[in-house]
Amino acid sequence: MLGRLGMINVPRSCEVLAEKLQEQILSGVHPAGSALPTERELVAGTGLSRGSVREALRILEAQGLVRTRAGRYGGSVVSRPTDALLASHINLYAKGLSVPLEALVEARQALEPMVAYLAARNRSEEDLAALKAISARLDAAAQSDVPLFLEENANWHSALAVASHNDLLRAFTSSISGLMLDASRIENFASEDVRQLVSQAHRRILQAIEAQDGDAARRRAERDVQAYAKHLELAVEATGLEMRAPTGKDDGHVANANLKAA
Amino acid sequence: MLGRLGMINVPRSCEVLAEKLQEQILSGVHPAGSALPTERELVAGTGLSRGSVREALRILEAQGLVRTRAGRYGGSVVSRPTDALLASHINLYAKGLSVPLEALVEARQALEPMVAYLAARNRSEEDLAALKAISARLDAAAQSDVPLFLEENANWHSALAVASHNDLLRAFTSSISGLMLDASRIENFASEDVRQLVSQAHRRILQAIEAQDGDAARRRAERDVQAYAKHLELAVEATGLEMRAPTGKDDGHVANANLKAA
DNA sequence: CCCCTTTCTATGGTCTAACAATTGACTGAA
DNA sequence: TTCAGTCAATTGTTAGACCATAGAAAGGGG
Repeated sequence: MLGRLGMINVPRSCEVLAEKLQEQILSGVHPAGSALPTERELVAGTGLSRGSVREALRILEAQGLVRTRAGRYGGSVVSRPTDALLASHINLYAKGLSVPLEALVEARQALEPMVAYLAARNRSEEDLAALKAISARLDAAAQSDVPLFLEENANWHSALAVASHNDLLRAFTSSISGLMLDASRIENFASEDVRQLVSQAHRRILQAIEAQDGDAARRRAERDVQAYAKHLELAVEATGLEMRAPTGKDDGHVANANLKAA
Repeated sequence: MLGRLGMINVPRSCEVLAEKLQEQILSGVHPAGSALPTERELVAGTGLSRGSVREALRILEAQGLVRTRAGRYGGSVVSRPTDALLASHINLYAKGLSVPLEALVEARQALEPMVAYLAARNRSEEDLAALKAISARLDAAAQSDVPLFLEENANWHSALAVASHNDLLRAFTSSISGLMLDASRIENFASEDVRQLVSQAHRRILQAIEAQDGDAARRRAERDVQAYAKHLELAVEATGLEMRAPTGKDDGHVANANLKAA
């Protein structure tokens, strides 16, 4: 009689509303910056209760599609998802799945050369100035302040991604920089010579970007990330930490370099 | 008297609760698979109303951290964010920012070679079988069914990402494949010879992956994405479509290949 | 002993109603 | 003009009630 039916998911009213509003927003019925109907208007328009309407708005807010403010002339305004929001979702994903540090390094190896290439081609003068400023702070911190060095290093990579003028790559690399910052703080992997090496590599990349030489920037970024990966591998080997999660069920017994919340 | 104060953000009670629960989940107080307190227990434990508690749970659900079921012995169970959820957030970000198709192609150019390399090194027999199956369907569709071809093409890239055994790269590339599928459906860019070219390129990459030759897989993937980018460039040029969004304010007048919801 | 049905009940799902807090415009006085 | 106060529309939050759901547990028949 009946064909194969998949699992039937009974949607909640708030989810139906959230999806409907999401459609309307994405299709341009409610352009970014415009005001959504007020909660009570939505109540009147949908027949749902205010509680359900509010739950739908919380969902849209978590998706970065609206921003709600209290008070007269307040309400929900359509907005664009921010970098920070996407980064936080990527962070949750990586932490939730205990993505191993090795996977982060691989992702950075994939992204960084292209980002450097694009940064060299698309940078503005402001991008260049920002990179130089961070580079200076990075050099200063390389000799003494390790935590500051790591933070400025993450900032450097983020600034490079900004200079690439590719929103997607920027969001990806910023997230990865943040994740690796967390990881490196835990690992405390940043000896004197590694810091010098990183600082020097960034200087070389910066030169290529200033000269707007995309291919050189890409090559140098490739070398940089490969060298970094090599160093990390050695350091991990030396400390005896696992980089890969156990292949079987994660028993959580062995110390490893996976991403877990502190 | 007072130092510089940033904008003070008055948090809502549901946001405070959501953040607190998120911390507890990430720090392992509530491991994945375990049950969160019931709504009424949270009400009793926090002093908040049930409405606020429920809004907090909707936020956590949108973040993929919990899954709530109704009925006796139901409740909120801690879960890990899924690929599909992260992909949907990336989609919202890309659509919300009208990320140009060119940026997608650049991202794929960055990711694909590394993904192919890792797939060759880390693939299982099942991964290989899945890739072969999709490849066969792709070849079959290349001659006749253009929509099916495009869809199987996206599947192929996703399967490649699965074979790489890198969760982060898998999530990124799957999202991009989906986005490019949407874009290519609109653009209708897939002439007979392009389809044959794609099909052939995938075959070559697949051979390298079967032979577990990472470097060959990377090189072939590089050539593949570059050739694809070139073809796309030509096609865009031919149709007179803009690939880059207008640099100034988006006036929405000119037809372009940006990502907007249908 | 096993299998099917029924009942029970803790849980989320939804609604109503009310009040508090917020906030920007409006108003009026200095 | 300027400033403080008032006002009103909106979100924020709470309380209570009832419905819908789903799994366990008990019961009944074979």
